[in-house]
Amino acid sequence: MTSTTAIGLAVSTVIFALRADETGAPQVWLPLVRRTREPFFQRWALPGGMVLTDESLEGAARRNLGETTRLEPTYLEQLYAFGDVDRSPDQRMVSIVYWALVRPDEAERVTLGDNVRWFAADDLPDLAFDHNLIVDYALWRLRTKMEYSRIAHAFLGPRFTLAELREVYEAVLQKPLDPANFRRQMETSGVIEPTGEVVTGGRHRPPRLYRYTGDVELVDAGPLTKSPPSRTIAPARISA
Amino acid sequence: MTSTTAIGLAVSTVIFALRADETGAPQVWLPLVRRTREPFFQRWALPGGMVLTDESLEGAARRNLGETTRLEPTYLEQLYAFGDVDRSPDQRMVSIVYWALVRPDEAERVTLGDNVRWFAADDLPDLAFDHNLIVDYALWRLRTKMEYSRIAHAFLGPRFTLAELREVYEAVLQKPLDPANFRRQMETSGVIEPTGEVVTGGRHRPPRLYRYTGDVELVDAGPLTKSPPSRTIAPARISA
DNA sequence: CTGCCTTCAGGTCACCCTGACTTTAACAAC
DNA sequence: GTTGTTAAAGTCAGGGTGACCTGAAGGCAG
Repeated sequence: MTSTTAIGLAVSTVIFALRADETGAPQVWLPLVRRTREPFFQRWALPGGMVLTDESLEGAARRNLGETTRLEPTYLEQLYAFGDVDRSPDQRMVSIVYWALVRPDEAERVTLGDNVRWFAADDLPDLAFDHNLIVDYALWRLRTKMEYSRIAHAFLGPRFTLAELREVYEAVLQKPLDPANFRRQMETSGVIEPTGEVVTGGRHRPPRLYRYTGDVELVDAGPLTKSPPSRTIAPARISA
Repeated sequence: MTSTTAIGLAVSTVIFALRADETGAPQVWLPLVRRTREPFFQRWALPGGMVLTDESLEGAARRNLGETTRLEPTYLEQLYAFGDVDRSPDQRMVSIVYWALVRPDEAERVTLGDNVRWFAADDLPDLAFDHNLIVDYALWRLRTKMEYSRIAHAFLGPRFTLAELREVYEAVLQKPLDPANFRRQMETSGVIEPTGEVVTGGRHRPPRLYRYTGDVELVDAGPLTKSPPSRTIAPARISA
């Protein structure tokens, strides 16, 4: 007979932000924290921790995220529950993983140091546990959801140009998009509207500023709030 | 200080099957089990149970499913981790929920009795815990995934007619589909191929039998096997 | 001031997919 | 044979997409 009480329960979060690489092009980055104890002592890992009995799973994700990185994400969604028997070398551990997006300005608030660092999402070291697999899955989720939802705006401020919005899509999807077709799709989809303002100063025609229309759900609270009949999906349909 | 060890961990599964209603039309049904202890004593609930330390989460779902209903699903996928503080009246409980599909013939193997019964998915009683919410979310997931993947064949045997396949889509999506357009979509998508056989005996032109092409993943093992670079999606794009 | 560069904004056109519909085929029952 | 039913295949207009083109509006070098 095996015991049923010896399974640890933790939450972890994969947080994505757009940051410029050496060439100045925006890329997907994520913060990792260095482990301070065994197992995987001093290896890089996803921020996370235990769940307290009086906080929700999402609350636990937010608390652990704030305690380790000081980040407050603009978008947060549950990703998957990882619970293979051998994913931790000693105690059996089940991790409920969230993924999150933060704006570039919020991203710079991170408490940098020897124990917290930003990494390019497509060039990670060997992480603790199965965290490489988790990051890959979160990246797949981010890219998939970018194509049919309006999460891109979680990377931007309240006002933005079409070029800035397009750069978000290009950085996440890792492919160039035709500016004219991108404009047409965004305009016909109705998810954005012009503010009337323009940005001057560039050595070209001044672009308009846009904002997102209506009530954009910044935090996907999972099935508890949205699932059953509502559709929740704002179409984007970005392709090549 | 709140303790971190007093959180229970369980798995539950929402299993869907197509069964004929009074009018003979196939509908989505699911089996429920009657609770044998507090809380929610004698209320209907999803089949599930505790996770043993030497079994995976998916293994725990399969084992509990077999022990309570004798069902072995043809498709199984993790749905969501439910862990709100107040979802169980006494002990704090986190449930990792799976959703599954079974063929009609397999569905009839269920050990019926006072404690196990089939229910129409859109006409459920008040269930234990937050299980009504969970079923609604699983239904939303089933219907959403039916439109862009090839899970429909998990409801069918190895050979089937286009009318049978279409009836699966119509039962799940709850709307009639144009037979001619459905045929064209299925043929151009390349996910099915004719076997060369036809079904005689009906008082009309004998329909061809089809099979699914290639390696159809009957069990979605989650991100652990498929996620990072592979795309895994077999398009269907069913609409009105 | 005048070209010349840049990016923004708007438009055109062929192509493919879709939905709605029509036509022919092939059986069973009468 | 005639009728009824569904299978199978074809037709056509409309909408969305990708590729491409043209003009607009600024800064900058000379």
